[in-house]
Amino acid sequence: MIKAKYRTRQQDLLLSYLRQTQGKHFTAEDVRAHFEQTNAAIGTATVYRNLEKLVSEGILTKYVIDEHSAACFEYTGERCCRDEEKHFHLKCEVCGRLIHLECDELACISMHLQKDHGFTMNPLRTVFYGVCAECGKKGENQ
Amino acid sequence: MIKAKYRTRQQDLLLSYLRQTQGKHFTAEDVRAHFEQTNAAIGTATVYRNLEKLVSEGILTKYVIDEHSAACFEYTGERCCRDEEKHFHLKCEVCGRLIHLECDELACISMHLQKDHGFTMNPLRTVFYGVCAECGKKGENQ
DNA sequence: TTGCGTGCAAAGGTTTTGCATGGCA
DNA sequence: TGCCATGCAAAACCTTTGCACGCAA
Repeated sequence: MIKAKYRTRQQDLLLSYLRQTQGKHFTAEDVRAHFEQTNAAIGTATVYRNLEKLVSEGILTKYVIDEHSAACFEYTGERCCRDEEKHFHLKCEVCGRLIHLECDELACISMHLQKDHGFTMNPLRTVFYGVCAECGKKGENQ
Repeated sequence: MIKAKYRTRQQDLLLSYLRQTQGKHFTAEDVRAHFEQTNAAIGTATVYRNLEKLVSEGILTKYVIDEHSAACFEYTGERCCRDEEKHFHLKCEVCGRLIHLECDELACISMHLQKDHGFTMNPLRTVFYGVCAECGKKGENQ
């Protein structure tokens, strides 16, 4: 989109694979490993370079969950604007799950931050940390 | 608190220094460098081990801002519970600043997440990404 | 033919780990 | 004295970079 002088086999493979992952998150290593299994392996550096490019084009979104694990990406390119505003991520500090959440009410947060604090929130990148429902229950029982 | 069989010079030095940082954030390297300047240097591994221990004891809070930079810590041990619930962090994606924010209204987020989604949010660790007021203005002018 | 994109290997930075030593109780 | 905590150096980990080659246009 921004600039892609040459279109390559790897770029096409990546994009068509990433489209299929819609709604799921993945790491650079996940992607690399996927193509290694196929007989169309893509080099590590190429995977990183292309993922980063797609992020800057707005096709992927990148999350940094915690520093002990690799960065997470998610295909968000073809999602419409309204959806973006109510799409959030919750990260459970106990079981480690990254939970997707669609919630209108949470969208008011961005409005509040904008109005009262002049801060334009990026819901795509923001991650709420805490304890998920399941782990919360387990904790009570113990 | 959890377990500290032996109390060492390094532990005391660290804790008394960290108490002074209240309200500011710092990296493991910041801490190590500080003591290197002093004539009471503390080994890198020891700094990391103790910071991690203090995090698990709830005295420090650890933020992962982005994967290209080191993890940030903040001394939050002696803050009272009410304050914790309305203390948030905003990270500007443009200028990179990490902004501290005390806001009652934002606290309702945790309640909403708890009630409607069973998710117990940890405000101390949650970071809102977006564009700060200043960078927002600059962006408009361009 | 031109020069961008790729792939390999090496480097980069942060954090962790193994192991011998030091020091608290 | 017993054994945890420390410190050094090396390793681990994810990611980026240098450079030569391949391939799109």
